[in-house]
Amino acid sequence: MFTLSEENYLKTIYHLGLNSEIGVSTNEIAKKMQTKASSVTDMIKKLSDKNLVVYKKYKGVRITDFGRNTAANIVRKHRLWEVFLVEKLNFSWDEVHEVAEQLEHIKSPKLINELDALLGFPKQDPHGDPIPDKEGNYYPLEKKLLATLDPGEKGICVGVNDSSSSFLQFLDKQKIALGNEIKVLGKEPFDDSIQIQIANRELSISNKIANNLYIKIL
Amino acid sequence: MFTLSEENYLKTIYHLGLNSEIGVSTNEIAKKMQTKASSVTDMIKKLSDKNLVVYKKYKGVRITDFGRNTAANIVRKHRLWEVFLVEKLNFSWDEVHEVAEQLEHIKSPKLINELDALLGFPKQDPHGDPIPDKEGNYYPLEKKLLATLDPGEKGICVGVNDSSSSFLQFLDKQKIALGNEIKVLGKEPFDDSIQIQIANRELSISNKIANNLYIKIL
DNA sequence: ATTAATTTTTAGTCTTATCTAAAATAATAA
DNA sequence: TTATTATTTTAGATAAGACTAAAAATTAAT
Repeated sequence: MFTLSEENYLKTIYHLGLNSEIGVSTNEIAKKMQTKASSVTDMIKKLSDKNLVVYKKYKGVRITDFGRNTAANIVRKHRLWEVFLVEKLNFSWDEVHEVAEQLEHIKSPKLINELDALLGFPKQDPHGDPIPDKEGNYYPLEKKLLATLDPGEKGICVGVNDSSSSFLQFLDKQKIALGNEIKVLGKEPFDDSIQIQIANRELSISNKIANNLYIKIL
Repeated sequence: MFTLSEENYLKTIYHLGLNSEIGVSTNEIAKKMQTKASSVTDMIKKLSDKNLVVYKKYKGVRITDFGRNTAANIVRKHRLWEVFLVEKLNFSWDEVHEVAEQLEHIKSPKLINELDALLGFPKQDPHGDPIPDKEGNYYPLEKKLLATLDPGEKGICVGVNDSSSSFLQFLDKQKIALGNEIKVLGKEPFDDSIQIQIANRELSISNKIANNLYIKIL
Protein backbone atom coordinates (compact mmCIF):
# COMPACT_ATOMS: atom_id res chain seq x y z
CA MET A 1 0.00 0.00 0.00
CA PHE A 2 0.93 3.64 -0.36
CA THR A 3 1.36 6.42 2.13
CA LEU A 4 -0.80 9.53 2.25
CA SER A 5 2.03 11.55 0.77
CA GLU A 6 2.71 9.10 -2.01
CA GLU A 7 -0.97 9.10 -2.95
CA ASN A 8 -1.10 12.88 -3.06
CA TYR A 9 1.97 13.18 -5.24
CA LEU A 10 0.72 10.46 -7.55
CA LYS A 11 -2.64 12.17 -7.93
CA THR A 12 -0.95 15.45 -8.85
CA ILE A 13 1.27 13.75 -11.41
CA TYR A 14 -1.78 12.00 -12.85
CA HIS A 15 -3.71 15.25 -13.25
CA LEU A 16 -0.75 17.20 -14.66
CA GLY A 17 0.05 14.44 -17.15
CA LEU A 18 -3.50 14.01 -18.46
CA ASN A 19 -3.31 16.54 -21.27
CA SER A 20 0.31 16.26 -22.22
CA GLU A 21 2.31 13.67 -24.10
CA ILE A 22 5.61 14.54 -22.48
CA GLY A 23 6.72 13.99 -18.89
CA VAL A 24 5.72 16.11 -15.93
CA SER A 25 8.47 18.37 -14.61
CA THR A 26 9.68 18.55 -11.04
CA ASN A 27 8.89 22.26 -10.81
CA GLU A 28 5.36 21.79 -12.10
CA ILE A 29 4.69 19.28 -9.37
CA ALA A 30 6.32 21.46 -6.73
CA LYS A 31 4.22 24.44 -7.74
CA LYS A 32 0.97 22.48 -7.75
CA MET A 33 1.69 20.90 -4.40
CA GLN A 34 3.02 24.04 -2.77
CA THR A 35 6.26 22.36 -1.86
CA LYS A 36 9.90 22.57 -2.90
CA ALA A 37 11.51 20.96 -5.93
CA SER A 38 13.93 19.07 -3.73
CA SER A 39 11.07 17.42 -1.86
CA VAL A 40 9.55 16.43 -5.17
CA THR A 41 12.78 14.80 -6.32
CA ASP A 42 12.88 12.76 -3.13
CA MET A 43 9.32 11.57 -3.52
CA ILE A 44 9.68 10.85 -7.23
CA LYS A 45 12.38 8.35 -6.38
CA LYS A 46 10.05 6.58 -3.99
CA LEU A 47 7.22 6.49 -6.52
CA SER A 48 9.66 5.17 -9.09
CA ASP A 49 10.86 2.43 -6.71
CA LYS A 50 7.22 1.38 -6.41
CA ASN A 51 6.72 1.34 -10.18
CA LEU A 52 4.11 4.08 -10.12
CA VAL A 53 6.13 6.38 -12.37
CA VAL A 54 9.11 6.20 -14.70
CA TYR A 55 11.80 8.63 -13.71
CA LYS A 56 14.90 9.81 -15.59
CA LYS A 57 17.07 12.40 -13.91
CA TYR A 58 16.43 15.92 -15.18
CA LYS A 59 13.77 14.56 -17.55
CA GLY A 60 10.68 14.65 -15.37
CA VAL A 61 8.33 11.75 -14.71
CA ARG A 62 5.77 9.79 -16.65
CA ILE A 63 3.10 7.81 -14.93
CA THR A 64 3.01 4.03 -15.56
CA ASP A 65 -0.12 2.03 -16.35
CA PHE A 66 -0.05 0.79 -12.78
CA GLY A 67 0.35 4.35 -11.50
CA ARG A 68 -2.47 5.61 -13.68
CA ASN A 69 -4.74 2.90 -12.42
CA THR A 70 -3.86 3.63 -8.83
CA ALA A 71 -4.38 7.36 -9.33
CA ALA A 72 -7.69 6.86 -11.12
CA ASN A 73 -8.87 4.84 -8.15
CA ILE A 74 -8.07 7.69 -5.79
CA VAL A 75 -9.88 10.11 -8.10
CA ARG A 76 -12.82 7.70 -8.19
CA LYS A 77 -12.99 7.75 -4.42
CA HIS A 78 -12.64 11.52 -4.24
CA ARG A 79 -15.49 12.13 -6.66
CA LEU A 80 -17.81 9.50 -5.21
CA TRP A 81 -17.36 11.03 -1.77
CA GLU A 82 -18.14 14.44 -3.25
CA VAL A 83 -21.41 13.12 -4.64
CA PHE A 84 -22.18 11.56 -1.27
CA LEU A 85 -21.55 14.82 0.57
CA VAL A 86 -23.83 16.78 -1.75
CA GLU A 87 -26.58 14.20 -2.22
CA LYS A 88 -26.78 12.75 1.25
CA LEU A 89 -25.23 15.24 3.65
CA ASN A 90 -26.47 18.60 2.34
CA PHE A 91 -23.05 19.96 1.44
CA SER A 92 -22.94 22.58 -1.30
CA TRP A 93 -20.60 22.04 -4.21
CA ASP A 94 -18.09 24.57 -2.92
CA GLU A 95 -17.71 22.78 0.43
CA VAL A 96 -16.92 19.27 -0.70
CA HIS A 97 -13.35 19.40 -1.95
CA GLU A 98 -11.52 19.74 1.34
CA VAL A 99 -13.38 16.88 3.02
CA ALA A 100 -13.09 14.65 -0.06
CA GLU A 101 -9.32 15.23 0.03
CA GLN A 102 -9.35 13.41 3.35
CA LEU A 103 -11.91 10.75 2.51
CA GLU A 104 -10.19 9.71 -0.74
CA HIS A 105 -7.41 8.03 1.27
CA ILE A 106 -9.65 5.63 3.20
CA LYS A 107 -8.73 2.07 2.30
CA SER A 108 -11.62 -0.32 1.83
CA PRO A 109 -12.74 -1.68 -1.54
CA LYS A 110 -16.08 -2.74 -0.10
CA LEU A 111 -16.70 0.73 1.27
CA ILE A 112 -16.24 2.45 -2.05
CA ASN A 113 -18.19 -0.07 -4.08
CA GLU A 114 -21.12 0.02 -1.67
CA LEU A 115 -20.98 3.81 -1.66
CA ASP A 116 -21.11 3.74 -5.45
CA ALA A 117 -24.24 1.56 -5.24
CA LEU A 118 -25.86 3.74 -2.55
CA LEU A 119 -25.46 6.74 -4.83
CA GLY A 120 -26.87 4.90 -7.85
CA PHE A 121 -23.56 4.58 -9.74
CA PRO A 122 -23.18 8.26 -10.63
CA LYS A 123 -21.11 9.16 -13.70
CA GLN A 124 -20.21 12.71 -12.71
CA ASP A 125 -19.27 14.52 -9.51
CA PRO A 126 -20.99 17.75 -8.40
CA HIS A 127 -18.65 19.82 -10.60
CA GLY A 128 -19.39 17.78 -13.72
CA ASP A 129 -16.11 15.85 -13.62
CA PRO A 130 -16.31 12.18 -14.68
CA ILE A 131 -16.09 9.41 -12.08
CA PRO A 132 -13.77 6.56 -13.12
CA ASP A 133 -15.16 3.03 -12.80
CA LYS A 134 -13.46 0.22 -10.83
CA GLU A 135 -11.05 -0.37 -13.68
CA GLY A 136 -10.08 3.30 -13.81
CA ASN A 137 -11.93 3.99 -17.05
CA TYR A 138 -14.19 6.97 -17.56
CA TYR A 139 -15.90 8.69 -20.41
CA PRO A 140 -15.12 12.38 -20.59
CA LEU A 141 -18.07 14.19 -22.07
CA GLU A 142 -17.70 16.41 -25.03
CA LYS A 143 -17.51 19.94 -23.79
CA LYS A 144 -16.22 23.38 -24.72
CA LEU A 145 -15.34 26.40 -22.66
CA LEU A 146 -18.13 28.98 -22.71
CA ALA A 147 -15.52 31.52 -23.88
CA THR A 148 -15.05 29.59 -27.14
CA LEU A 149 -18.71 29.67 -28.15
CA ASP A 150 -19.90 31.97 -30.92
CA PRO A 151 -22.96 34.24 -30.65
CA GLY A 152 -26.11 32.28 -31.36
CA GLU A 153 -24.71 28.96 -30.10
CA LYS A 154 -26.36 27.36 -27.14
CA GLY A 155 -25.68 24.47 -24.83
CA ILE A 156 -25.96 22.97 -21.39
CA CYS A 157 -23.70 23.94 -18.54
CA VAL A 158 -21.92 20.65 -17.70
CA GLY A 159 -18.84 21.45 -15.67
CA VAL A 160 -16.35 23.89 -14.21
CA ASN A 161 -12.67 24.24 -14.85
CA ASP A 162 -11.93 25.96 -11.56
CA SER A 163 -13.37 24.29 -8.46
CA SER A 164 -12.34 26.98 -5.99
CA SER A 165 -15.07 27.86 -3.56
CA SER A 166 -14.98 31.55 -4.55
CA PHE A 167 -15.79 30.67 -8.16
CA LEU A 168 -18.47 28.16 -7.19
CA GLN A 169 -20.06 30.62 -4.79
CA PHE A 170 -20.08 33.23 -7.55
CA LEU A 171 -21.99 30.82 -9.79
CA ASP A 172 -24.47 30.13 -6.99
CA LYS A 173 -25.00 33.85 -6.51
CA GLN A 174 -25.62 34.33 -10.24
CA LYS A 175 -27.93 31.31 -10.17
CA ILE A 176 -25.83 29.45 -12.71
CA ALA A 177 -25.96 25.71 -12.07
CA LEU A 178 -24.99 22.52 -13.87
CA GLY A 179 -27.78 21.48 -16.22
CA ASN A 180 -28.83 25.05 -17.06
CA GLU A 181 -29.25 25.93 -20.70
CA ILE A 182 -27.12 28.85 -21.80
CA LYS A 183 -27.33 30.78 -25.06
CA VAL A 184 -24.62 33.17 -26.18
CA LEU A 185 -26.24 36.47 -27.24
CA GLY A 186 -23.09 38.42 -28.04
CA LYS A 187 -19.44 39.03 -27.32
CA GLU A 188 -17.88 42.34 -26.38
CA PRO A 189 -14.48 42.77 -28.06
CA PHE A 190 -13.41 45.56 -25.69
CA ASP A 191 -13.10 43.34 -22.59
CA ASP A 192 -13.95 39.92 -24.05
CA SER A 193 -17.03 39.70 -21.89
CA ILE A 194 -19.95 37.60 -23.08
CA GLN A 195 -23.67 38.29 -23.04
CA ILE A 196 -25.65 35.19 -22.27
CA GLN A 197 -29.24 34.17 -21.76
CA ILE A 198 -29.92 31.76 -18.96
CA ALA A 199 -33.35 30.79 -17.60
CA ASN A 200 -34.99 33.85 -19.17
CA ARG A 201 -32.43 36.18 -17.65
CA GLU A 202 -29.77 38.08 -19.55
CA LEU A 203 -26.33 38.31 -17.99
CA SER A 204 -22.97 39.79 -18.85
CA ILE A 205 -20.19 37.39 -17.99
CA SER A 206 -16.51 38.30 -17.73
CA ASN A 207 -13.96 36.49 -19.83
CA LYS A 208 -12.42 34.95 -16.73
CA ILE A 209 -15.74 33.33 -15.81
CA ALA A 210 -16.37 32.20 -19.38
CA ASN A 211 -13.00 30.47 -19.37
CA ASN A 212 -13.98 28.37 -16.39
CA LEU A 213 -17.41 27.13 -17.43
CA TYR A 214 -17.83 24.06 -19.60
CA ILE A 215 -20.73 23.81 -22.03
CA LYS A 216 -22.07 20.83 -23.94
CA ILE A 217 -23.21 22.09 -27.32
CA LEU A 218 -26.78 21.32 -28.24
CA MET B 1 -5.26 20.00 15.74
CA PHE B 2 -3.86 16.60 16.59
CA THR B 3 -1.93 14.05 14.60
CA LEU B 4 -3.22 10.60 13.75
CA SER B 5 -0.89 9.08 16.33
CA GLU B 6 -1.86 11.53 19.04
CA GLU B 7 -5.52 10.77 18.45
CA ASN B 8 -4.93 7.04 18.65
CA TYR B 9 -2.98 7.25 21.88
CA LEU B 10 -5.57 9.57 23.39
CA LYS B 11 -8.37 7.22 22.47
CA THR B 12 -6.60 4.30 24.10
CA ILE B 13 -5.95 6.28 27.27
CA TYR B 14 -9.59 7.34 27.31
CA HIS B 15 -10.85 3.76 27.05
CA LEU B 16 -8.37 2.38 29.58
CA GLY B 17 -9.18 5.12 32.08
CA LEU B 18 -12.96 4.78 31.87
CA ASN B 19 -13.38 2.23 34.62
CA SER B 20 -10.54 3.17 36.91
CA GLU B 21 -10.03 5.98 39.34
CA ILE B 22 -6.27 5.86 39.18
CA GLY B 23 -3.99 6.79 36.30
CA VAL B 24 -3.29 4.65 33.28
CA SER B 25 0.14 3.02 33.26
CA THR B 26 2.67 3.23 30.48
CA ASN B 27 2.79 -0.52 30.10
CA GLU B 28 -0.98 -0.82 29.86
CA ILE B 29 -0.98 1.63 26.98
CA ALA B 30 1.97 -0.06 25.30
CA LYS B 31 0.27 -3.44 25.49
CA LYS B 32 -3.03 -2.15 24.12
CA MET B 33 -1.36 -0.32 21.28
CA GLN B 34 1.11 -3.06 20.45
CA THR B 35 4.03 -0.74 20.85
CA LYS B 36 6.93 -0.26 23.28
CA ALA B 37 6.84 1.47 26.65
CA SER B 38 9.50 3.93 25.54
CA SER B 39 7.37 5.04 22.61
CA VAL B 40 4.49 5.57 24.98
CA THR B 41 6.57 7.74 27.29
CA ASP B 42 7.53 9.91 24.33
CA MET B 43 3.96 10.34 23.18
CA ILE B 44 2.67 10.96 26.70
CA LYS B 45 4.91 13.99 26.89
CA LYS B 46 3.45 15.37 23.70
CA LEU B 47 -0.11 14.80 24.87
CA SER B 48 0.79 16.45 28.16
CA ASP B 49 2.25 19.48 26.36
CA LYS B 50 -1.08 19.82 24.58
CA ASN B 51 -3.04 19.57 27.85
CA LEU B 52 -4.80 16.39 26.84
CA VAL B 53 -3.43 14.43 29.80
CA VAL B 54 -1.71 15.09 33.12
CA TYR B 55 1.56 13.27 33.39
CA LYS B 56 3.79 12.63 36.39
CA LYS B 57 6.93 10.59 35.83
CA TYR B 58 6.53 6.97 36.88
CA LYS B 59 2.94 7.68 37.93
CA GLY B 60 1.08 7.07 34.68
CA VAL B 61 -1.33 9.50 33.03
CA ARG B 62 -4.80 10.82 33.73
CA ILE B 63 -6.88 12.32 30.99
CA THR B 64 -7.95 15.96 31.39
CA ASP B 65 -11.47 17.29 30.79
CA PHE B 66 -10.22 18.66 27.51
CA GLY B 67 -8.66 15.32 26.63
CA ARG B 68 -11.80 13.42 27.57
CA ASN B 69 -13.88 15.70 25.40
CA THR B 70 -11.52 15.32 22.49
CA ALA B 71 -11.46 11.54 22.87
CA ALA B 72 -15.24 11.31 23.19
CA ASN B 73 -15.51 13.18 19.93
CA ILE B 74 -13.31 10.65 18.19
CA VAL B 75 -15.36 7.81 19.69
CA ARG B 76 -18.51 9.58 18.52
CA LYS B 77 -17.18 9.68 15.00
CA HIS B 78 -16.05 6.05 15.12
CA ARG B 79 -19.43 4.78 16.26
CA LEU B 80 -21.47 6.95 13.91
CA TRP B 81 -19.42 5.68 10.99
CA GLU B 82 -20.02 2.12 12.19
CA VAL B 83 -23.76 2.71 12.13
CA PHE B 84 -23.45 4.22 8.67
CA LEU B 85 -21.51 1.22 7.37
CA VAL B 86 -24.08 -1.24 8.69
CA GLU B 87 -27.25 0.71 7.94
CA LYS B 88 -26.36 2.24 4.60
CA LEU B 89 -23.54 0.21 3.11
CA ASN B 90 -24.49 -3.37 3.97
CA PHE B 91 -21.51 -4.08 6.20
CA SER B 92 -21.94 -6.72 8.88
CA TRP B 93 -21.08 -5.84 12.45
CA ASP B 94 -17.83 -7.77 12.34
CA GLU B 95 -16.54 -5.81 9.32
CA VAL B 96 -16.96 -2.26 10.52
CA HIS B 97 -14.22 -1.71 13.07
CA GLU B 98 -11.22 -1.56 10.77
CA VAL B 99 -12.81 0.94 8.39
CA ALA B 100 -14.19 3.05 11.23
CA GLU B 101 -10.65 3.25 12.64
CA GLN B 102 -9.73 5.14 9.52
CA LEU B 103 -12.89 7.22 9.17
CA GLU B 104 -12.83 8.44 12.78
CA HIS B 105 -9.88 10.72 11.97
CA ILE B 106 -11.62 12.70 9.21
CA LYS B 107 -11.85 16.34 10.25
CA SER B 108 -15.12 18.08 9.47
CA PRO B 109 -17.70 19.05 12.07
CA LYS B 110 -20.34 19.48 9.41
CA LEU B 111 -19.67 16.02 8.04
CA ILE B 112 -20.22 14.30 11.33
CA ASN B 113 -23.28 16.29 12.34
CA GLU B 114 -24.93 15.71 8.99
CA LEU B 115 -24.06 12.03 9.19
CA ASP B 116 -25.69 11.92 12.60
CA ALA B 117 -28.84 13.44 11.11
CA LEU B 118 -28.81 11.11 8.09
CA LEU B 119 -28.74 8.15 10.46
CA GLY B 120 -31.55 9.54 12.62
CA PHE B 121 -29.39 10.43 15.64
CA PRO B 122 -28.65 6.87 16.75
CA LYS B 123 -27.83 6.29 20.41
CA GLN B 124 -25.91 3.02 20.00
CA ASP B 125 -23.47 1.57 17.51
CA PRO B 126 -23.92 -1.89 15.96
CA HIS B 127 -22.27 -3.54 18.99
CA GLY B 128 -24.54 -1.80 21.48
CA ASP B 129 -21.97 0.76 22.59
CA PRO B 130 -23.30 4.25 23.32
CA ILE B 131 -22.64 7.11 20.90
CA PRO B 132 -21.53 10.32 22.65
CA ASP B 133 -23.36 13.51 21.67
CA LYS B 134 -21.64 16.67 20.39
CA GLU B 135 -20.67 17.63 23.92
CA GLY B 136 -19.14 14.23 24.57
CA ASN B 137 -21.92 13.06 26.87
CA TYR B 138 -23.54 9.68 26.58
CA TYR B 139 -25.85 7.53 28.62
CA PRO B 140 -24.47 4.07 29.24
CA LEU B 141 -27.30 1.65 29.54
CA GLU B 142 -27.64 -0.54 32.54
CA LYS B 143 -26.27 -3.92 31.63
CA LYS B 144 -24.75 -7.04 33.13
CA LEU B 145 -22.55 -9.73 31.71
CA LEU B 146 -24.54 -12.84 30.83
CA ALA B 147 -22.11 -14.81 33.01
CA THR B 148 -23.33 -12.94 36.11
CA LEU B 149 -27.01 -13.82 35.67
CA ASP B 150 -28.64 -16.42 37.88
CA PRO B 151 -30.81 -19.27 36.56
CA GLY B 152 -34.33 -18.02 35.93
CA GLU B 153 -33.28 -14.45 35.14
CA LYS B 154 -33.97 -13.11 31.69
CA GLY B 155 -33.08 -10.03 29.67
CA ILE B 156 -32.32 -8.54 26.32
CA CYS B 157 -28.98 -8.89 24.59
CA VAL B 158 -27.76 -5.29 24.36
CA GLY B 159 -24.05 -5.37 23.67
CA VAL B 160 -20.74 -7.16 23.39
CA ASN B 161 -17.60 -6.77 25.42
CA ASP B 162 -15.31 -8.18 22.74
CA SER B 163 -15.75 -6.73 19.26
CA SER B 164 -13.33 -9.06 17.51
CA SER B 165 -14.67 -10.37 14.26
CA SER B 166 -14.23 -13.99 15.36
CA PHE B 167 -16.53 -13.45 18.34
CA LEU B 168 -19.07 -11.50 16.30
CA GLN B 169 -19.08 -14.15 13.60
CA PHE B 170 -19.64 -16.79 16.25
CA LEU B 171 -22.70 -14.91 17.47
CA ASP B 172 -24.01 -14.65 13.91
CA LYS B 173 -23.52 -18.38 13.45
CA GLN B 174 -25.42 -19.11 16.68
CA LYS B 175 -28.09 -16.62 15.57
CA ILE B 176 -27.57 -14.49 18.66
CA ALA B 177 -28.20 -10.84 17.82
CA LEU B 178 -28.67 -7.58 19.71
CA GLY B 179 -32.29 -7.23 20.79
CA ASN B 180 -32.81 -10.97 21.32
CA GLU B 181 -34.41 -12.07 24.57
CA ILE B 182 -32.31 -14.52 26.54
CA LYS B 183 -33.33 -16.58 29.56
CA VAL B 184 -30.84 -18.40 31.75
CA LEU B 185 -32.02 -21.97 32.25
CA GLY B 186 -29.09 -23.25 34.28
CA LYS B 187 -25.42 -23.08 35.04
CA GLU B 188 -22.94 -25.97 34.92
CA PRO B 189 -20.45 -25.74 37.82
CA PHE B 190 -18.01 -28.14 36.17
CA ASP B 191 -16.99 -25.81 33.31
CA ASP B 192 -19.03 -22.68 34.18
CA SER B 193 -21.01 -23.03 30.98
CA ILE B 194 -24.53 -21.64 30.86
CA GLN B 195 -27.73 -23.08 29.45
CA ILE B 196 -29.88 -20.43 27.85
CA GLN B 197 -33.12 -20.15 25.96
CA ILE B 198 -33.16 -17.81 22.98
CA ALA B 199 -35.92 -17.56 20.37
CA ASN B 200 -37.38 -20.95 21.36
CA ARG B 201 -34.00 -22.64 21.02
CA GLU B 202 -31.93 -24.01 23.87
CA LEU B 203 -28.20 -23.46 23.77
CA SER B 204 -25.21 -24.23 25.92
CA ILE B 205 -22.85 -21.28 26.05
CA SER B 206 -19.25 -21.41 27.26
CA ASN B 207 -18.12 -19.20 30.11
CA LYS B 208 -15.89 -17.25 27.75
CA ILE B 209 -18.84 -16.34 25.56
CA ALA B 210 -21.02 -15.50 28.56
CA ASN B 211 -18.35 -13.10 29.75
CA ASN B 212 -18.51 -11.14 26.54
CA LEU B 213 -22.26 -10.70 26.13
CA TYR B 214 -24.10 -7.85 27.83
CA ILE B 215 -27.68 -8.30 28.94
CA LYS B 216 -30.22 -5.72 30.06
CA ILE B 217 -32.30 -7.32 32.81
CA LEU B 218 -36.04 -7.36 32.27
C1' DA C 1 29.35 28.18 -29.23
C1' DT C 2 29.96 30.13 -25.02
C1' DT C 3 27.87 32.44 -21.40
C1' DA C 4 23.95 33.27 -18.54
C1' DA C 5 19.75 31.85 -16.50
C1' DT C 6 16.83 28.31 -15.06
C1' DT C 7 15.80 23.84 -13.48
C1' DT C 8 16.93 19.82 -11.05
C1' DT C 9 19.53 17.15 -7.98
C1' DT C 10 22.43 16.33 -3.98
C1' DA C 11 24.00 16.92 0.68
C1' DG C 12 22.95 17.90 5.05
C1' DT C 13 19.45 19.29 8.70
C1' DC C 14 14.91 19.07 11.15
C1' DT C 15 10.61 16.93 13.05
C1' DT C 16 7.61 13.04 14.11
C1' DA C 17 7.12 8.59 15.50
C1' DT C 18 9.21 4.62 16.13
C1' DC C 19 12.80 1.30 18.13
C1' DT C 20 16.79 -0.92 21.31
C1' DA C 21 19.69 -0.81 25.15
C1' DA C 22 20.86 1.08 29.35
C1' DA C 23 19.82 3.71 33.48
C1' DA C 24 16.61 5.13 37.01
C1' DT C 25 12.76 4.41 39.86
C1' DA C 26 9.13 1.74 42.04
C1' DA C 27 7.21 -2.55 43.75
C1' DT C 28 7.85 -7.09 45.80
C1' DA C 29 9.96 -10.66 48.48
C1' DA C 30 13.14 -12.59 51.59
C1' DT D 1 15.19 -3.47 55.47
C1' DT D 2 17.67 -4.87 51.95
C1' DA D 3 17.79 -7.43 47.68
C1' DT D 4 15.51 -8.75 43.68
C1' DT D 5 12.31 -8.02 40.08
C1' DA D 6 9.42 -5.28 37.29
C1' DT D 7 8.30 -0.94 35.34
C1' DT D 8 9.41 3.36 33.44
C1' DT D 9 12.38 6.72 31.58
C1' DT D 10 16.43 8.36 29.07
C1' DA D 11 19.78 8.25 25.44
C1' DG D 12 20.83 7.34 21.05
C1' DA D 13 19.48 5.38 16.33
C1' DT D 14 16.41 4.90 12.30
C1' DA D 15 12.96 6.01 8.61
C1' DA D 16 9.65 9.17 6.27
C1' DG D 17 8.88 13.52 4.64
C1' DA D 18 9.97 18.05 4.58
C1' DC D 19 13.36 22.01 4.28
C1' DT D 20 17.82 25.14 2.85
C1' DA D 21 21.90 25.83 0.46
C1' DA D 22 25.02 24.43 -2.85
C1' DA D 23 26.31 21.74 -6.89
C1' DA D 24 25.19 19.80 -11.38
C1' DA D 25 22.68 19.59 -15.59
C1' DT D 26 19.78 21.62 -18.94
C1' DT D 27 17.89 25.41 -21.58
C1' DA D 28 18.03 30.04 -23.39
C1' DA D 29 20.41 34.06 -25.04
C1' DT D 30 23.93 36.63 -26.88
